[in-house]
Amino acid sequence: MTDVATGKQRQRSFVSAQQVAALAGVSRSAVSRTFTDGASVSESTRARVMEAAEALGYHVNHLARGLIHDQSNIVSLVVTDINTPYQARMIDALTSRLQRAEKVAMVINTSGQAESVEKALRQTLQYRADATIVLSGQPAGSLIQTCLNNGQHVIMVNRDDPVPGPDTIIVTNRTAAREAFAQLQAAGCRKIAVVASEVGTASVVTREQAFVAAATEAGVAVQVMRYGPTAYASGAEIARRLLAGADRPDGAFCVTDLLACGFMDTARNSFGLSIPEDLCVIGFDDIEQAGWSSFNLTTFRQPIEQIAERIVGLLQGPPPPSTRREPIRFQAELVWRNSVRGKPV
Amino acid sequence: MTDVATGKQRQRSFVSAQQVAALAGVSRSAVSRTFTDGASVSESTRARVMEAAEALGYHVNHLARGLIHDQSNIVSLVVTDINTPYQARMIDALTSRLQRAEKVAMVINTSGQAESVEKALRQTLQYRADATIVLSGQPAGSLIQTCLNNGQHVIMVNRDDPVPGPDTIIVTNRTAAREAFAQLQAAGCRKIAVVASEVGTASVVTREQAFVAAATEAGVAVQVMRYGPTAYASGAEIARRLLAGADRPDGAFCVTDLLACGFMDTARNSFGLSIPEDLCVIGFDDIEQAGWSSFNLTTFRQPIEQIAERIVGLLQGPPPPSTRREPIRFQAELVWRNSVRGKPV
DNA sequence: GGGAAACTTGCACAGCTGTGCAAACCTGTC
DNA sequence: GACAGGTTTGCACAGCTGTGCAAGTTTCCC
Repeated sequence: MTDVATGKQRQRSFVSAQQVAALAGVSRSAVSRTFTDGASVSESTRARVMEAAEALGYHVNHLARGLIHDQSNIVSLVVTDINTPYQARMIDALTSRLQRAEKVAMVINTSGQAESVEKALRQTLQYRADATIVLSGQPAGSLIQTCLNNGQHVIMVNRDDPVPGPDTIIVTNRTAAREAFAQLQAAGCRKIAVVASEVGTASVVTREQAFVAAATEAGVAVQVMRYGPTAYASGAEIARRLLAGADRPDGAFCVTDLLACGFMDTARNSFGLSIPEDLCVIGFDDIEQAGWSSFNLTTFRQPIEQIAERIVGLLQGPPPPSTRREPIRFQAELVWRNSVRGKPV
Repeated sequence: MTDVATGKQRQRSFVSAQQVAALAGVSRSAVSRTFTDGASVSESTRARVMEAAEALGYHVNHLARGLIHDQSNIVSLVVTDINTPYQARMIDALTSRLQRAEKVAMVINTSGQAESVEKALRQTLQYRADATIVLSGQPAGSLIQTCLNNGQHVIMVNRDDPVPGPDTIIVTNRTAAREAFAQLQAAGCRKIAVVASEVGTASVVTREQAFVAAATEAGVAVQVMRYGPTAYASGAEIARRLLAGADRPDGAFCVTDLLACGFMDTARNSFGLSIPEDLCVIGFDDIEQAGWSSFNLTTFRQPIEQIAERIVGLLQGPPPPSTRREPIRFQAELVWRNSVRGKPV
């Protein structure tokens, strides 16, 4: 393969504007202007440049472009448990919208050991990402601060660190959890349990606490059981422990749909219970599986599409000042299916 | 905030090596060498540099670094249907391993309209990604060719375009599908159906065809039904159509676990069938839900972790020559659960 | 035809880094 | 103290782009 412009033997590698310019017989500036919106190029040279670019397979080097503007158009997504239905949907929604906004998503997986999280987050800075979207509970506040200091736009989802600077998006976990209690009580549940995990993710903890608070206010005692990670297997294990006892609960609030799935499956398959007749269950998140006919889980829907829309919207403007801002709230909507007796109140 | 080095008012923005050098009282080269493996710096200046870097919050600019070396350390993942359990697991496995290998993953979501796919793939090139990993059936071969021409390392997973150049990874769909037939036959199924989608993804098509071929060889007629996308709802719809007839099938090979879940749920909940007594089901992929006790689905496990390991391994070396290479094969292992009568043969 | 106005184009610099090269420095030996 | 050999350091250039500025070109109007 020979380089058309220089005549030298060309390694398979990226084409530069220089080479396009040489082939088109114009200056490099003309090439640059052809690919810059709003720059002044005559129609004829633009055409020549485009033809040459096409022929050589030229693509503007965004690394160099990012060097000049203070904008890389890279947005980094800091995520744990990507293989979880909720997170996967979030990533799907975000990446497709980011693309539509001419940005590109860099995924930082914080599932590994904490030390690697720090290294990964550093990558965000090293690639001069314009923004960091934190979907994970992991990275410490101090690391977030570093991002802010470097002028990054930081958006945190479902975390409630009281740091000034980042935009914060939260779903009304508290309200929803209280509503969950009201529904279970209306369904006539006498003995209510809260199914939670041992992982102290902000939203999960909030849901548990708010539910317990609502129960306490109503003068009802509830049994809280936490176990393992926030996953199907944990819900199953909790069911095994909770339902084996003499006075088993007849209502359960699972802080996550995944926990609910494990809980329901075990309740039915290992204990022969019918849902909702013997046991009412409410979950949270409205993951796809909640709608499957074997679960038919009553749950709270997180408006993921709207959240993603809003996040990408926030990214359009210039990064905001580093003052404390009110969190942006989204309502979690009750999705009534068939895992609770009766009708919603 | 005032810049320690220059004394000027500093916009919140990224720190450059120049500023670190000024603060540390050394040349910029010294800073560069401090952050370059194997470069020659005395212990004392390294310490001074590190201190200054720490104070200012310096991070090497990978955009500029990538400009010099022909290496950005960016790997782009081209993916459809991220919110699907199989893809989500793949992304999880890949991103965490890429991070460990000091690379970073850029996710290109090709779920949108085809036109956006092309634009998205162009991003891969514009950011000078070292490699492109294609997990999606979407992008046309010609686009892939462009990546190759630019010297990118392209790795395709579960596609069988006969293009020379890319590394190809395939799971032994054919073998597994034949084994599926053998198992259903051994379980005594008389009337066997294939549950598939209308989306012509390579692996899905291969599984269907190989199964049918095996049946034909054995002189058994099977009924193939394709419907909609490769999702739960499609499996459910196919069950509704297939099981309503007079002579309903008593065995089904679902080309995907998701289809299988929908199929099973509908078979049980809408038609009152018992699995495996009335109906044997085999799936493919071994997604998490296949192991849930309400499904207990016999299926074929794709060795995702090993595949990811291998992919990242391929990325370590220099990009290979653009000759046709033999695809790298992985065995899909039968996972026997309880959706087929009897024992595996 | 002439001149003003608008447009186009090339030059040269900036943005941030890595690195070859030569100069400067240090260490140790005679 | 001189010198050889090794280590460290700074200079200057390269890599690819965007853009202000001035020069060149076209357009248009009188």
